[in-house]
Amino acid sequence: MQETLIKNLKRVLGEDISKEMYDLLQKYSFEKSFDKKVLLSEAGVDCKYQYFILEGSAYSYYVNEKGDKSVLELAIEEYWITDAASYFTGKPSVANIETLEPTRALLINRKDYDALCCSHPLFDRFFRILMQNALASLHRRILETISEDAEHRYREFSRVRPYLMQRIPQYLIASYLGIKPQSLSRIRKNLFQK
Amino acid sequence: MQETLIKNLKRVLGEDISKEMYDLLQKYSFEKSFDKKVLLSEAGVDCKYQYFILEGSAYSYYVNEKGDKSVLELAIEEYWITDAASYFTGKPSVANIETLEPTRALLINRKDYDALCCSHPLFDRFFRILMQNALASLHRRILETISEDAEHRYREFSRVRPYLMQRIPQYLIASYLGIKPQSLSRIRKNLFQK
DNA sequence: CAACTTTCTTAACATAGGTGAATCATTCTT
DNA sequence: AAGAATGATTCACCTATGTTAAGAAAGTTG
Repeated sequence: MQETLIKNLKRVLGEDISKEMYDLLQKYSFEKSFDKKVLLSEAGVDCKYQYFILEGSAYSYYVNEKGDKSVLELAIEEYWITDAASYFTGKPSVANIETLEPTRALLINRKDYDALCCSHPLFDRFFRILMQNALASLHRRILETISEDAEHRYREFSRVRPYLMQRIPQYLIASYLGIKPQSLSRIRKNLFQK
Repeated sequence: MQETLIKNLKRVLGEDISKEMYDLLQKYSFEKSFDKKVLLSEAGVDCKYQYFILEGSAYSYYVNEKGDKSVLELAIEEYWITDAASYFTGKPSVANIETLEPTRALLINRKDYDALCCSHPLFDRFFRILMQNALASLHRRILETISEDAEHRYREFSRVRPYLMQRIPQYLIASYLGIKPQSLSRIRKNLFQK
């Protein structure tokens, strides 16, 4: 099965995992491959899966009433991506999720996720810790968004996520940072001239 | 012990909780009261506790290099508040947490939190679900922050959290929304004139 | 109640970033 | 290789929000 996820599990839990857990994971998840630019989940419908990316990349975005697209999450290998508000609560999703590159991912649907967590207490713990980490990084993102200007946000992003810079088109990074692509272009120009 | 938290636990887990869990909670948490404007946790130091507010209110904020304060979280009764990045990982915190009113809270330190989660699997689940919910609401906040203008954000805030409007000073709400207090004042004026 | 502190409002002015339109560069497709 | 998408840049202009400064209102404390 998936080395990558198992490695992840071990690291997060800080202990080796049993054959039993391995099998349970096997039982409640499955692998699937997608072309690039494939819609994994659509706003309005409920988000059926959470995706653990094994290879490739995907992003989630929201379109508001004015028609502006905003990127919520950018995910590459070893990231989870889903519409949390929909997947965890069962409500219709507000975000779209789309692959950026040909992508291979591990999928877990909500029922199986619940079953998985009920099948062995360490899964509850694993996902709890995962959520805690996600929470902490969202806190940082919010603070940066509300307290720093666009240039600072961009510099920080390229410092902390250089590997994303290579693979994600600039206009999506701009959107993720709450900036228009033209403005990011201007900011980059200033940056280079300094 | 604390009715409020127990009620909360039951609702989140969707089942009754055992005497055993009740006792464990008792064992690993304690209640404490604070005056208003008391610093519960300070940037730079690591954040020792997570606080479940029983009565009163508190907020966390971050001060950047330029000296601007930005509000990260606003918490009243039945909210948890902590510096997640510090509390969950042990790193020094970046945020301050301060009471707004005289406040009574339930405190759990990190070691006890880990022990609590290890003592009964349903605590892992409880906190997992709590984190999932927090995650979903942070997603919405980020989307609103990057895709809507200040007026929209303020209208949405007053629609979704009318009870906070009553109790939290306007300049803190402004900061939470990523707006300067003067701008919020102007926005409110426009809103009333319409 | 008077003195003080904290919060809110107003207004004139400044600016970061948005808008719209055009152009250029790059990479898919056939 | 030609044409079509797609992504990035540039520029002139505009607007929402920030800034600075002052005063008014509300809340707190002796």
